[in-house]
Amino acid sequence: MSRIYTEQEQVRREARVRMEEEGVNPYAYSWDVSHHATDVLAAFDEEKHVADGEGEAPEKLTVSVAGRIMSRRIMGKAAFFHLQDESGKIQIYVSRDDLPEGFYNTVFKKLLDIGDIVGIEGFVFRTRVGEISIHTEKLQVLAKALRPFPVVKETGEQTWNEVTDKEFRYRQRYVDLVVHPEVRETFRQRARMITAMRGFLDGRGYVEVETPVLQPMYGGAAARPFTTHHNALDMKLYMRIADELYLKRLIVGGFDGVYEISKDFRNEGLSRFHNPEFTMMELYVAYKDYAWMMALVEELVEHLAIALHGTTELQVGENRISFQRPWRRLPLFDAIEEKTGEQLFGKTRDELSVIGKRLGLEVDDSMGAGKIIDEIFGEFVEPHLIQPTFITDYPVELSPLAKKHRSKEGLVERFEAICNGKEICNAFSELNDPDDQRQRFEEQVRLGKRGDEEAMQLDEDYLRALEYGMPPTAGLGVGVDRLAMLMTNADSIRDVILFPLLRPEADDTRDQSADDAPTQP
RNA sequence: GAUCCCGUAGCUCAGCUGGCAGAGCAUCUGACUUUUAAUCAGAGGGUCCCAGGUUCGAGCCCUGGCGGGAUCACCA
Repeated sequence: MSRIYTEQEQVRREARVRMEEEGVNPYAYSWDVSHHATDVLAAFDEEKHVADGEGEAPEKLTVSVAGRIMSRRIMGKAAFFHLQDESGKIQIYVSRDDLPEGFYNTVFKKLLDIGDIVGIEGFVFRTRVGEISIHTEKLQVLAKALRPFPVVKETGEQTWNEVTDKEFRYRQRYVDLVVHPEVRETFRQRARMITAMRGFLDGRGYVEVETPVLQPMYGGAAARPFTTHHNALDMKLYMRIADELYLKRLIVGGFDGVYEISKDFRNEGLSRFHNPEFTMMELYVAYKDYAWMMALVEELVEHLAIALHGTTELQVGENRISFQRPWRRLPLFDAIEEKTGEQLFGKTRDELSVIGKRLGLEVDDSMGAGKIIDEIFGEFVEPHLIQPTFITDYPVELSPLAKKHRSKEGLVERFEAICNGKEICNAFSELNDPDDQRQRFEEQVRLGKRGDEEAMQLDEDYLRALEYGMPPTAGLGVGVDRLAMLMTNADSIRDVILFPLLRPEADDTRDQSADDAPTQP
C-alpha cells in the first residue's frame, strides 16, 4: 500500500533516515524513567537545589524522564522544549555543549520534531523566569513521529489552535489523548470509578464472575441483539444484551452474591446517550429485596462520588447534584401525578390512551398500558428529575423478570434511580416463582409474534434453574457509562468511551486489499 | 430512519455580490546560549469532502452522495 506523503511527513521520514545514518536508532528499546513530570516538580526543593548566594553549592537533583516533545524554542546554541508524559508537562533545557559533539546541531536541531518521544536525563533547576526545568545531560531518541501533531499553544489563561473537530478526536483518540490532558483525566477517573465500584462490591464479599458474551439465546432486557455465527458448530449466536439470566443461575447454584462488570451489546441507534456496546454492572444478592438494594445503590454511588471527588456534591452541566444519602423515593404513579396531575393507577389501557393523548402524546393501537405509562413518565417526569431519585413500583407488563409487588396489585417491586434526567440503574426483587416466570415469558413470546422486536425469548434452561429453587434475590443493573458521564461531567457518552462506534472512514488507514479479504460464510 | 448545522493547508479558521485560494500556528532556510503563544528575516505547502449540473467563469449557486455534530425517532 502506498500513500502520498504530505510535505511534513516527507520531512519527518527523511529525518528518520538521516538519524539512522547518524547512528541514532529512531526506535529505541528502553529507557529508565526515574520521575514523571509532576514528580519532578514535587521533588524540586528550593532550599536544597538552588544556590543560596552564600557560596554554598546547591545539591544536584538528577532525574530521568521520558515523553513527547510538545513545543520547541530554539535559540542558537541552546533550546527549551516541553516534554509531556502521562502525568503532565515539564520544561527541558538543552545546550549544545552538554551533548556529544555534533548531536545538538545535527540531531536535536535538525532531526527532532514536535511529537517525537525522547528520554532526558539531567538535573533540575529553576530558570531566570522561574519555571522549574531539567538541564539536559543526556538525550536519547525513543520514537520518531512520522505524522505531524496538531500544535496546541497555551498560556495560563488562553489556548490556541486546540483541536475542536469531534470526528478527529473520536477517530484518532490517540491524538486526542496527547493534546487534551483533560481527556486523559476523564478516562483515569472512569478507571478509578470502576476500581472503587469493584472494591465496594468485593468488600461486601460478592464474587466477581464472568458469564458468556456469545449466547445461543438472549435475554434479560428489552432490546434487539447483534447476531453472529459459530463456524464449527454451524450455529447462530447472539451477543449478550444483559447478564441477568446467567447471574441468577449462579444464585440458584449457591452463590449468595455475584456481580459482573462487562460489555453488553444492543443493536440500536447511536446517540449522545447510546453506544451499541456499553458497560454494565449487574449485581445479584440472595435473601434481599429491592428496598435493601435501594440502600445499597445510594451507598455505592455516594461512595464513588467521594472516592473520585472527595465530596458528594458535583457540578454536572448546569446542575449542582448531591449524591448524599438518603435519596428521594417516589412511586412511579405518584411521580407522574406530581408532574401531570393525572393519577394513572388502576386505569384501563383505553383510559390511559385518552390521558396520553390529552397530554399531547402520540398514542397508537400497538401500545399497551405499560408502554403508555412509560411514555408519559419518559416525557413529563424523567427529564425533570435532576437530584438522584428512586422511582419505584412499575407496572408488571414492563418488567417480565421482576417479582410482583407484595401489596400493590398489577405492579412489581422494581426501582430505577434517575439523576440529571436520565436513568442510572434499574433493579428489582427478582421473580423466583418459575411458574409465574413461565407465564411472563409466554407473554413476551406473544408480544414478539405481534412484531415487538425487543420482546424476550422463552429461556427453558433458565426456567429449569428456577424450578430447582432460587432464594429471594435482589438484582441491580448499573449503566457504567451513564454513571461515568455524571461523575466526569461529560455531556456525551462518546466522551467516556475511548473508542465510540463511528461509521468507517474512507481514507488511507485501511489497506485496499482488505476489501478483497474472504468473508466468513 | 427524519430534520437542521458543519466539511477550505498538518491544526485553528477567514474567504465579500460567483471573478487569480488566504492568515496564524506548524514545516523548510538563515540568525540567536535561560526561552515560554520565544523573537527576527525569508521560503514552500491545497483533490476547497466526493460526483454531477448551471455559468464565459464555482470554495461560493443547484441536485445527489459520503462523513461528523445536534435534535427527534428508536432505545435505557
